Amino acid sequence: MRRRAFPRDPQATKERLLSTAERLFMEKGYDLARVDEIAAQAQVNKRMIYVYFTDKEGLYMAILDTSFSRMLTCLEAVAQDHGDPRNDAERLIRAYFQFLAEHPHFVRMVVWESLRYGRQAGRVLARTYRASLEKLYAVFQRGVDQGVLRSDLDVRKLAASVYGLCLSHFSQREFLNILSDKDSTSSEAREVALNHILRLVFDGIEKRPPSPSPSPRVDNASRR
Amino acid sequence: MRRRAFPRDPQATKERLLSTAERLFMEKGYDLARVDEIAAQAQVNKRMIYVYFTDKEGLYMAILDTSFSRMLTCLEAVAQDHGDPRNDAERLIRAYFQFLAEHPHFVRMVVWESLRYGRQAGRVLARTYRASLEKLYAVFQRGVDQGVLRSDLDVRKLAASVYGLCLSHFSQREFLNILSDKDSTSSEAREVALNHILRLVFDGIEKRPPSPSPSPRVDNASRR
Amino acid sequence: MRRRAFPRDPQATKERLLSTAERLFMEKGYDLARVDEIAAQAQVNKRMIYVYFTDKEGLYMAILDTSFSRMLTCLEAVAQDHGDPRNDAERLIRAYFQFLAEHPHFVRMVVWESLRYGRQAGRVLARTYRASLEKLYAVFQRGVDQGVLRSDLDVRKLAASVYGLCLSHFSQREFLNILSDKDSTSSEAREVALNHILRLVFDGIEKRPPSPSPSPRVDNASRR
Amino acid sequence: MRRRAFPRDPQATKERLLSTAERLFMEKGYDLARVDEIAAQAQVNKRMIYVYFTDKEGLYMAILDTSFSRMLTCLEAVAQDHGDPRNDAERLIRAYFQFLAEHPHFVRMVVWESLRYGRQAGRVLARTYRASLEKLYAVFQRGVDQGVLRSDLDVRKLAASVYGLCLSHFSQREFLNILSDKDSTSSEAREVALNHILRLVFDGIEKRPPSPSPSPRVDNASRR
DNA sequence: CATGAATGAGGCTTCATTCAT
DNA sequence: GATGAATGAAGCCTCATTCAT
Repeated sequence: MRRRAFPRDPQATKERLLSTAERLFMEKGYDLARVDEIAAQAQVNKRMIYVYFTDKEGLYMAILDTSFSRMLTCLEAVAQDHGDPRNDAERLIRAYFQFLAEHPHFVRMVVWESLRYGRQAGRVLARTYRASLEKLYAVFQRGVDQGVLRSDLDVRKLAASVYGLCLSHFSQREFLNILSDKDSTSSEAREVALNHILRLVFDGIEKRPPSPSPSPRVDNASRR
Repeated sequence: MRRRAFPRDPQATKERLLSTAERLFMEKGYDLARVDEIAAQAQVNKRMIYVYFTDKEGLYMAILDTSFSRMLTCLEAVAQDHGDPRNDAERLIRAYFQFLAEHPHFVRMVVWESLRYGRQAGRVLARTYRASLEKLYAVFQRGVDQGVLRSDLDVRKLAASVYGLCLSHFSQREFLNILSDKDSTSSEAREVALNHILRLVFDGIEKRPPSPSPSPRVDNASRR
Repeated sequence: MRRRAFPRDPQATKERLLSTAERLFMEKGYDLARVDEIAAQAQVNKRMIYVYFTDKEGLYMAILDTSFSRMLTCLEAVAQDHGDPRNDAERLIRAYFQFLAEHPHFVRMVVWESLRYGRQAGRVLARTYRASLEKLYAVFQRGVDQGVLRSDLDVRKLAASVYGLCLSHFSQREFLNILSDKDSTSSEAREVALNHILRLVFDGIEKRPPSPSPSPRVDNASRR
Repeated sequence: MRRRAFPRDPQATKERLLSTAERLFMEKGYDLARVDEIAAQAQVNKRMIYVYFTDKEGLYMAILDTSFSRMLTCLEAVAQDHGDPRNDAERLIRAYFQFLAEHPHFVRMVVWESLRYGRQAGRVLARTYRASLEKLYAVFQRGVDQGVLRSDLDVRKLAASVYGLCLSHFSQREFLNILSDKDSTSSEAREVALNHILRLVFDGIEKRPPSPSPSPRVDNASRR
């Protein structure tokens, strides 16, 4: 006759389930995460999962939903027009990189979902977040429209490239570590990597004047 | 009393197992691929898997091994010095992109493995292919050494970026399709995407002649 | 904070539970009927079932009780002596057939219970309704006693036969439909069926005048 | 490390499963029969049920199939034309009654299935046994055609009545016992019951010579 | 009187692997 | 070398019932 570990509080129960499930789903993937383990670690009776979320998939979908929501809320907040498209774009990329750095579960979620062909994430995204995404594209588009970015730039392709560059920095980290013998987890290493990416991206996409003269951007090398 | 589907031929049996297993492992992932299904589709008795490969993991490792081997053999072939480092680098990137396009199983394998923290792939890679990878870095390094690529370029970071850009183009395809409503499977679309990537990369990494006019990006110095 | 769907009214609550439970118990059987579903459909809190009926079985027994009661009340009403035993008997059979036609739940209840060896129905029947049943037998017995029905007739066997003939017409309907490709649900079809049964029964049990011509059925006596 | 209880013999394993499953399915019904219990009592590993029969339902269907097959084989054997339609019909009814007496599992199966609206039995019957059934009807039809049975007789309705009379004698036995305080299990009691049924049936369906004397059944005209 | 959160036992099914031939 | 029958652990889900308010 075990005592109840927590007082009756459906909201708290739900949240314990959600956070535990997020951890385990993102760690092991949908199929390998165990309902029993989620319930046990959340210290919630297994049955409640079915009461609150219908089934394993319902719990998973709830997590996908809040995951995307968190990310897009975060990005929308910095996707506004501050007058300087160049800086706006950089701010957006930095924010995305930063978000991934701080939310490794999100990174893994995206990758798991990509392997399942976005079967479940697709439903959530298409249903709810299409509009948000457009706002992100707009940031780059303003740069093109205002002549700051290359006029022949395809902003969707650019978004895809930035998406892939940042994502793979985190998702492929262990792999890249194997290749480079270095650990990229420290925040300094991370800042270096971000600057590498920004340099790569901007020096590629910025519209440059035909440069006959020696560029002063030499000292950009000193940007950390 | 059914007849044997195939005559006794250990080598052929092994290869049927390997190719079937590759397909199923890469499609469903290590854990969701079923030993029964592999044996059935390969038309091989299940027991043979244990005879030839010890267990499920042994079969998987064998596939990882040949997968990496195939890729590196392919890249090493184009990683030679043809005299023009710029072109050599482009050729290498093109070859990698091309390889991924032609080997979707490989793409998925890399992504599956990254989610398992390279636990198994790491062993294979570190053991056998470290040397090969060095040859690939060398291509970029020659560009730097000969003054064709930016002198401040970290070729390992560059390799990581190219790796991520190309890989995510394929691995995140379904996801990106959801976002962009377009299908990027056609070979034309693929060529466009590759050119987008190459332009991004080279216009970022090529050393440009010093520009005489004061760059408008002076205040970029204020970027943090 | 949802409002109560119904005002506090124990009697009404009880009756909603009973009628809902009857429907579900008889449709799905005792074991497959779900306490949750009963409560939900009755719009009653699950807990109330335990308050009013102790447990699932208590609710079930309550329903058995009212089911039998309804039937016997109905039959007793027509089981009286109207002076013509032949017609009294027919009236009783018609009433039984009619009752079954109008109470499909009752039909299923009897069949479910027979499969459980009358474990629960037996208790209810033996306890309360033995007396009522005797009144029904009496109807046939009057026919025998007054020389209208065969003197060698065992009225209990007759009752069993009538019981089985009528019951199986309804309980085996779907099965018989499969066999005969016809639907027997219409009220015309039902009347035809009833007349078929009555003809079968009466032309079998009525005492006939000694037929002057030698009956060919004499040697039926040799039937073992 | 328990030793195998039986030598490797797939056929025997299958049959142990089938006979055990028949017993438990018919005793408890499809839904309440437990796969674990079937496997345990058959001393077969649970997994084999899925190997041989796909799933619980597959096992059940296999049993339905053999059950019907057994019965129809038995009846077809006696459903032949021996020259005397009256005796042929009686022989058929006796055989059916006898079969039910000897196969209580079959009786319960039919009743379980009728409660499930013949959902599964219907599939088996319609698929395989329609033709057999026609042969049984033919027995009665010969009686009608040769003027031995009432010319206005609907042989399908007759079959239904006989089916119900015999079946309910067994299926409702416990119920009828409650009502009559007697046990009808002994073979003598069974013979008496069968004769009761035969008498009921034949004295109702046999075509009788027009009785010249004023029939007391005149007022039967009032039967509608 | 009424609510709804919580429980633990148990049901069907699936899997990688080994045994006996 | 090759076969396919057999195994036991474990996964997801469901149920009647009780607890705390």
